[in-house]
Amino acid sequence: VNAALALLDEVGLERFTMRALATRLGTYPATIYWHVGNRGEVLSALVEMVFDEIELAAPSTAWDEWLAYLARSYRAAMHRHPNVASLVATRAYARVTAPWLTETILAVLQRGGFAGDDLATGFNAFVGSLVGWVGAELSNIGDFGDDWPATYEAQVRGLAPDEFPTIAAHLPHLADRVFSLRWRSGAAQPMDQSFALALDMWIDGLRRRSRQLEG
Amino acid sequence: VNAALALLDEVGLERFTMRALATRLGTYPATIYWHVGNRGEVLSALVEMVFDEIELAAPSTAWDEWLAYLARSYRAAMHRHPNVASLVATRAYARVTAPWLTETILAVLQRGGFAGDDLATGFNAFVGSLVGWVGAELSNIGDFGDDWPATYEAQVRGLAPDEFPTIAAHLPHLADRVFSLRWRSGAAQPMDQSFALALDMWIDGLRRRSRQLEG
DNA sequence: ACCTGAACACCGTTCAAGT
DNA sequence: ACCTGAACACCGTTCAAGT
Repeated sequence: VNAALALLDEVGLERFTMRALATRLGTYPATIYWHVGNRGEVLSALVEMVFDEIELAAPSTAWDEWLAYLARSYRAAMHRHPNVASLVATRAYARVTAPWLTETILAVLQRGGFAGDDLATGFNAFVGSLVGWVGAELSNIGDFGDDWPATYEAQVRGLAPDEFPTIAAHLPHLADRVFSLRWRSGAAQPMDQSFALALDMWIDGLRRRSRQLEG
Repeated sequence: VNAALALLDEVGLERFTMRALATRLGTYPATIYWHVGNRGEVLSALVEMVFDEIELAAPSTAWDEWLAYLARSYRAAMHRHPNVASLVATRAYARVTAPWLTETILAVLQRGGFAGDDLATGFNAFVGSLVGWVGAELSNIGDFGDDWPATYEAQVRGLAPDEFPTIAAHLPHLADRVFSLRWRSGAAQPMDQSFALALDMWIDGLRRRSRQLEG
């Protein structure tokens, strides 16, 4: 699994190959199949390993701060393994992954007053935003050849100012900095400020809901 | 491109094949390459086509309501084409995609008082949450064989109550309903309530930030 | 200009055969 | 029990040859 994670970090999901993993381990593809099953199982195991890297705040931490801390360390772990982020965001796993983490998040939300359907709803709103946002930030860029960044940049800078006035007026703030106008992934160009705002939105939203539930 | 979208809707990204597309069109793979370039170009064109389906609110609509409307119609379009959602969320495109939509969202945020770096930050926080969340909701489930849902369900229901007390206590609200404890994708089991809460969190967060910027 | 047919260099996965 | 080697049924992409 260590070798698999190292391979994924180096070559990306598209070139993460059972054959490449086998040669890296000095064996043959069929050997991996004998030991772990198929490609999906390998990826699941690797995701679980990265989840183990996520640092958690002390259990005594206030529930909202605990969740904010989790979000930041989740993002940090994914920035260490950018190719894992989109895997978590958009693929299901062969097995139930990191149930202890799910359990802990749910327990913390419960401390915030969430229960029953509200617990499920709060969990989904928060976890989906976090996992989805980070997956989008670190989405794979540039399986399109070496000159792709340059041509993309040219397209962005070539957007006609009369057709796209707001883009044109704010171009220095937007080019390579916002979704759909950037040519580098969040691994190369982290969206720190945007994440800070997004996280603030999520946590404050949970706080408001918590007050509604308790009041 | 119509044929490509139909194929993706039917078979999913993994089995979306240039060869399958060619036979569906009654030609040969090389013909597609001659006309449109490579697989990435086809997928980009198809994403742009789905973006055209997104219904927008009237320009006179209040900026926050306009964004809420956009979020709901974005999600509706993705639910019509579930396999496109994760494509948008975690893959870059060959070309700049739907710049008119980016332009319009930025212009609306500007009406809310966002400018300069705050414009970029607000855009990323909102768009990343929306696109990421929907991508996670509709993430591919079940490339693991036909009996995968049943085994996954068994694993979820088999989580030991002493180790996972919160999960056990709320199982009816959680099983097949929350991220990482579900065995059906959002296409089969929409997370409507969770989306409503998440959207409320995002929009209210933008509103608060807007007041800070204007005050 | 556009299509056909074949080929290249790969994949995931399986399986008989070995030790 | 575990590994080797070969095979099956595919891929994306390219390219010479046709019309």
